[in-house]
Amino acid sequence: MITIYLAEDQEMLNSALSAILDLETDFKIVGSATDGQTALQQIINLQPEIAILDIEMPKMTGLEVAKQLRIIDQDIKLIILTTFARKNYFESAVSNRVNAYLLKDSPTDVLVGTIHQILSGKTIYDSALVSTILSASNNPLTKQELKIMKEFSQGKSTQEISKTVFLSYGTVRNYISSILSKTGTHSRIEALNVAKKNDWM
Amino acid sequence: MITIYLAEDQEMLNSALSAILDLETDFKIVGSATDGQTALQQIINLQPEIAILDIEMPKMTGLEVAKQLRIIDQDIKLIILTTFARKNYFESAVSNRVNAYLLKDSPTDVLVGTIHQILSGKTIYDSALVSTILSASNNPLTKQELKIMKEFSQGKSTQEISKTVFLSYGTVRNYISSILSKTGTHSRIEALNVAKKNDWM
DNA sequence: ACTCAAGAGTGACATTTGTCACATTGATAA
DNA sequence: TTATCAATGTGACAAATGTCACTCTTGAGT
Repeated sequence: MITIYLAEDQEMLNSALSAILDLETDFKIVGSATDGQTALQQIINLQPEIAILDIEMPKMTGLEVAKQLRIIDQDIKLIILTTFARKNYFESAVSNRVNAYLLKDSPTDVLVGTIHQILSGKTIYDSALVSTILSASNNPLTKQELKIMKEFSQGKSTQEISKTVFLSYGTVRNYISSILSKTGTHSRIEALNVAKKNDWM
Repeated sequence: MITIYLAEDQEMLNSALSAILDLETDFKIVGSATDGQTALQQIINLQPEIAILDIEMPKMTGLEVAKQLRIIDQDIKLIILTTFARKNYFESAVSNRVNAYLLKDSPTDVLVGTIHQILSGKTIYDSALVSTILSASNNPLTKQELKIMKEFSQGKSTQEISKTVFLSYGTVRNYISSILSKTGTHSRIEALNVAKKNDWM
């Protein structure tokens, strides 16, 4: 019997998946949670063979849970199950050595198939995800530029930004000018839109 | 046997729910789709007693599907099933006389229960939703202000906005000034953040 | 050793933005 | 029947923003 733990904050999907997986003759759902913290604790206690983790959950993301679990348990099989084909998420997942990264845009039988596959040692990345990642344009913004962009995305003025990042007023303006030129825009709002579209934030 | 159609664009939830509902002895899933257009056509053809509609779907939203269905069929029971407790969505749903509005933050047995309840003539609104709606602050922005806000949310300059909405440069600036004062902010980006937080867009 | 990018800065300039005061019109609520 | 509000507009002012040109330092790569 393959023991599985499910961490998914959307109740409807959580309860539906629990039921579906439990119907499989060789699967046993040993527990489920709707937030990351509870999930982490219970997985440590229950020691399932497989943990299915959503990324965006309250209290702790699935990626953080994965990271913590990998520290104390090298063998547990981890499946990230998320809506988002985001480069950042995927990179973090890979560096935490998850065994599979699936999108919720796949039907349940793909999930069932994946569970069997990773048990035989394979690593599965959703193909739709991989093509999205490959076609994603690379972030041309430097660390500082990104930092400053995050500041003005909150609506801060140049003055306020210069204070919170400890840079001169002029320097901040130069960075913003550079951001605008790299995004091919002429205003902060446009730049933010471009950054969001390309997942640079 | 109660015939049910399911329109839900997230494959994982779609397939999981189809399976779960079909397990109920008195339910029969007669079809499902992952976009609104297909859903509308098939519902018209298949004439199920109940249609479960997600809101955010490709091609046509669940709310639009509901509207079209109500025009040609007064009797079909409609259930809106969505992630979002948004006032706009809810108001639109009510005006299209849906029989239930559920959040995906409820477990599957609530959905099953709801189906039975609406068949006996009841109308069900998720309680979490209702309290969210009641506590939602009312949009203080006028139509014009909203229109102009949508323009500058795309990053347009005052000049560009004045051209696309056929208003003088000065008038647009007055509207923006008024938006800033109503949102209690001093910049467009801040105003946008406030509007997003309060669901005024 | 040389080049290049990132980081930090100054100064100057033209525009854009945000703010105010004020005015007219039409609809609507008290 | 007044107010009040939305919609529209002008003019003027101060501050913020975006752009350029230039400088300097440091670290990484060729």
